[in-house]
Amino acid sequence: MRRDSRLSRTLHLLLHMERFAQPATSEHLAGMLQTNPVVVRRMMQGLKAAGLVQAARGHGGGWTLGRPLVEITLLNVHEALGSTVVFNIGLSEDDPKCLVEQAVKARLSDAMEAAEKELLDRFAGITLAEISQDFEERMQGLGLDAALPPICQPPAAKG
Amino acid sequence: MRRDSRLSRTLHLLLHMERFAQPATSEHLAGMLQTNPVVVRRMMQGLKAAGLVQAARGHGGGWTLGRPLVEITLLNVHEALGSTVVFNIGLSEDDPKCLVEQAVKARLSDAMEAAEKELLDRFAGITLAEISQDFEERMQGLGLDAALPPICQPPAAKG
DNA sequence: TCTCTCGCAACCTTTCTTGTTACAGAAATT
DNA sequence: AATTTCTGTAACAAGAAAGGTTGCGAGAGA
Repeated sequence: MRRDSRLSRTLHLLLHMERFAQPATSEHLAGMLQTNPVVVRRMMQGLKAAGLVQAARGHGGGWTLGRPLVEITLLNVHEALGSTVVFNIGLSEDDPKCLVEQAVKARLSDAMEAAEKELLDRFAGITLAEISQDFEERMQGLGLDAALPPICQPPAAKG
Repeated sequence: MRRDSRLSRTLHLLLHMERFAQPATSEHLAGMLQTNPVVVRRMMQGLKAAGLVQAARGHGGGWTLGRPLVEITLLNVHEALGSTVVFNIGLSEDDPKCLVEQAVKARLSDAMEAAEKELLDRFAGITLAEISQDFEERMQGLGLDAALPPICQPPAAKG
C-alpha cells in the first residue's frame, strides 16, 4: 500500500452507483475494488457526513448517491474523505529554530501551497458527470451499450 | 517518519555548507539535522553524482559545494535526490480493466501531472542563492551579523 | 602505522494505508 | 418475536516506505 488511493477508489464506486437501480451494499462495492466491505464503509463515512451518499441499514439497504453526479466535484469527494496529505514531500520540522531552515521552509512552503491550491482548483472544476460522460464515450468506442450494464470489469470487445 | 523530508533537509545543509571555511563532515552535518551520519551520506550520494557537492575522504575530508549556490535550483536538488514520489494521493490501479476506472484515472492523472509540472517549474525558478539571501535578511532583522557564524541554531536575539 | 573520513550493506523502528475479524445495532422479512 | 440483512465501529494484523543504527571496508593524510 503505497499511496492514498481512496480518492480514485471512491470515484470509481460513485460512478458505478449511479448506474444501479438498487442500493449497493458494502459487500457489492467491495467486490468491485477487490477489498473488504469494512474498507468501503470506512471510506464512505466522510461522504455520508458530507451528504454525497446515503446509507440505509437492514434488508434492502446499502449505499445510494445523495445528489446527482453533476453536483459532485472531485474537490467535494477529496474533502469528504477527510484529512489527506496531498504531498509526499514535506518539511523536516514544523517550527525550525535555525534561520537557514526558516528561509528554506518559507520557500518550500510557498511553492507547495501554491501547487496544492492549483491541484484543488482543478479538482473543483471537474464534476463526476464529466467523468461519467467520458466513460460512456469509452463504451461507445468499444461498440458497447452504455445504458445497459452495471459492470465493473467489462467483457472484452468482440470483433 | 511521515513524509519524504530529504529535500528540505538537504537544502538546509547546502546553505550551511556555503558558509563553512572547511569541508563539513557527515557527522557535523548530521548534528545539524539531529540524525545519523549515514543518513547524510545516503542523501548526498545523488547530489555527488549530479556534481552539486564533492566528497573528500580521509583526514580533513568531508563535503563541499560543487558549484556556487546561484547555479543550484531547487529542481536540481530535487532531481539529484533520486526517485521521489511527489504526491501522496494516487491511483488504485496502474492498468484498470474497468472502463469507469479508466475514465477516473484519465482525469485524475491529468490533474495531478499538471500540478506536479507546475510544482517542478516553480522549483526550477528558485536558486539556493535566493534562499541564502532570505537567510541573511532574517539575520539582519534580528540584529545579527550574517557574515560571522556557521551556526545552525542561532542564539536568541538580545535586546 | 594510525586515525579520520566516506561507501555500503544489513537490519531495526516508526508510521501510514489497507486488510481482516468480531461484534453491536438498526431495519425489513418471516 | 425471531431471523436475516444490512451498516457502524473497534481492535488488530500485514505490508510498504522513510529514516535510524550498526558494522565493516577502503581511501587519504598525519
